[in-house]
Amino acid sequence: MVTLEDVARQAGVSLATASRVLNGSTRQVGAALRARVERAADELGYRANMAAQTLARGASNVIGIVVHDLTDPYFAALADGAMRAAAGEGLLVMVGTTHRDPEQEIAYVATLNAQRVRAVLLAGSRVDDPEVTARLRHELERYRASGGRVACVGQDLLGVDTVAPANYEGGAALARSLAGLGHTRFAVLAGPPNLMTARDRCAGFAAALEELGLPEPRILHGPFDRDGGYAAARQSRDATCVFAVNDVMAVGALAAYREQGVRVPDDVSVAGFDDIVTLRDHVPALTTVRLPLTDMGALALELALGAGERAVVERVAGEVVLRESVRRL
Amino acid sequence: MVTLEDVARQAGVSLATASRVLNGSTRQVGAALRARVERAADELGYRANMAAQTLARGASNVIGIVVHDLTDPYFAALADGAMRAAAGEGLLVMVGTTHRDPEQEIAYVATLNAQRVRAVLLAGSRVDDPEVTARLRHELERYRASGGRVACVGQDLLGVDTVAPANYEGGAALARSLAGLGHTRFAVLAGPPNLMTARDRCAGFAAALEELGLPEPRILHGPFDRDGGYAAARQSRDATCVFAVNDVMAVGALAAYREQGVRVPDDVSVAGFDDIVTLRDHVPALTTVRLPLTDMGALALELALGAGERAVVERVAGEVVLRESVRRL
DNA sequence: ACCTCCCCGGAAAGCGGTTTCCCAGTCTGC
DNA sequence: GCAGACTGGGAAACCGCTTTCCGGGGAGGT
Repeated sequence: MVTLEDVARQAGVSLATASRVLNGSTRQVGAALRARVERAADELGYRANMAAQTLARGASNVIGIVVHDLTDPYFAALADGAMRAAAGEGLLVMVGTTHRDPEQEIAYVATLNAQRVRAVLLAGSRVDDPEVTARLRHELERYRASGGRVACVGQDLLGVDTVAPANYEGGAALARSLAGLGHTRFAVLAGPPNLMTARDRCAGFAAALEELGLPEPRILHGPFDRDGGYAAARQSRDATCVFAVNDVMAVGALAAYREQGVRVPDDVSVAGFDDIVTLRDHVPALTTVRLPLTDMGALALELALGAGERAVVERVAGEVVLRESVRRL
Repeated sequence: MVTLEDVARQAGVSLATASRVLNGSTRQVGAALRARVERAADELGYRANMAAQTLARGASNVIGIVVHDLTDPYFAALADGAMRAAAGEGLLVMVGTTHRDPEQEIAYVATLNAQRVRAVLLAGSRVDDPEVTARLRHELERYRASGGRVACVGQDLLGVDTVAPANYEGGAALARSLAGLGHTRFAVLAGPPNLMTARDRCAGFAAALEELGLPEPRILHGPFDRDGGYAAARQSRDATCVFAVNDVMAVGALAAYREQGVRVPDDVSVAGFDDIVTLRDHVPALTTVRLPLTDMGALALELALGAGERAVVERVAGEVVLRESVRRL
């Protein structure tokens, strides 16, 4: 393994000079020596040892991002946005997947702390469990105490920079749009009762309906994924319009209806939330609330890296997108 | 920032003892001291500095994985598999996305080398450009010379452990299945002419047709993504059956046909390759060649970490899955 | 000419761990 | 009762790089 010392020796200069030439510094180095060092480095195939650099500089050029599941296009889009932003800043990205296990999330924060990453991005809503949240918060504090920056998207952690999708407002806007098409009997495939994101979307939806004087929607709980939507859809029978609190669930619901011979949108209208790009060719095209996921990921990184006197909460609005999965009554 | 020295001082022991207690060692430490150290570490909130550890140990617990695009479910699945396997080994993962830029790929290898990651996984086929390939290979050699391990999946790099999907055979098997349904006039949405994966799938397909004495398929080149499939599909008019060399392209093709009022499978049959999970609810359900992507990702990690005397090529068979997007003629 | 200032090069002190080596004390076996 | 093996503890030498500090020499000012 070639070290800086090897390069310095080969070039006949000191370690300091070699370091200044190869790894940047405020100090100048004369053209002659500079050339000698560069040639030596090239000949030897020198690559700086980042571990040593990180140690010496006291700061790494790595950020961490923690998501539930990379194969979920929602998180993939978020991660992609954050990674593009990171690449723009010359940062490397360590990705951790928790598979929705809060313990894993805490463990990752600890690990990323140990790695002394510059920032940690936490993506994805979490379960509303005070004990677990407290432990996560404690771990984050520990990390921040040692100079780490944190931001989260779609989380619900006080005191942390946050990119907050307007879940409640999005749900409400969607409800108004659907009511505007003449729907009155609604069901909500509401996901897990204690998942904040799901709860907010559902609550906004219900509140808007109430405001319009419409009957309460039927709330059907279940998992937050495709199969959860699939299962919940089977119990939605009397509704003319079904709101799945995310697109992936909506796709599950569509599959369930298809199997049952229930036509969408003729027999029932279906709407989702997120506007997942991978699903844009789904048939029927899904009505949903568009979230700029890639931008949100990038924004989260910005927030984390930003000055950040006190915790900033950046609200991101969703936009209702009406497509063929709903019809006018 | 709490260091090991702080812990040692607080516990009233030497650095060596503290290290042995907290960060593992072959040596034993007496129960009394051990307890003191652990308590001190806990009170102080000590987290080992991985940069220092990596430097001292000369080996990191990080692997790198380089993909083209995380939002492409193909790569997401591969990455997910690799990350699960990595988590099982207690390894962290740095992910890099190249967005199909070979220069980026080379740059990432260099960066990951600098990070002294334990292994690098290269995912995704590359363009057949000798000059660029040579440079990548050179960078990989440099990395391996310093003890790094490399594996790739779906690549075409000699001398590197490889997880190789049976693209040619899969294409051929698919052709035989489709021919068995009575199709004779084929088109192939073949992707870029110099992309190895695309070429192999296409070649296998064409070869099988020739073997069966069927007319040559019409080869339509274009980008390897959804829009490439969409565009190419518009030129496939006389075929009764269209093979898109990956699922994402097939979805693009389906979208194009839908817009044109061409019914699938009544007017034209469509098949893809990969069997992307996110698309399983697509309508019509896509006939394809299933690849066990998650397992392939995990396998790649195993190969990279494995003993690896000489380069192993692990062939992974695809399985034809007939679904409603094709019909019997 | 003389002094100051600036510029560039090198020596060396860290950064936070791991691990080798040495040492004192305790167990064994005879 | 004593040599020899073993045990657990600590001092200190690294790991590879950054950066402070110091010094020598040339340029510029008076």
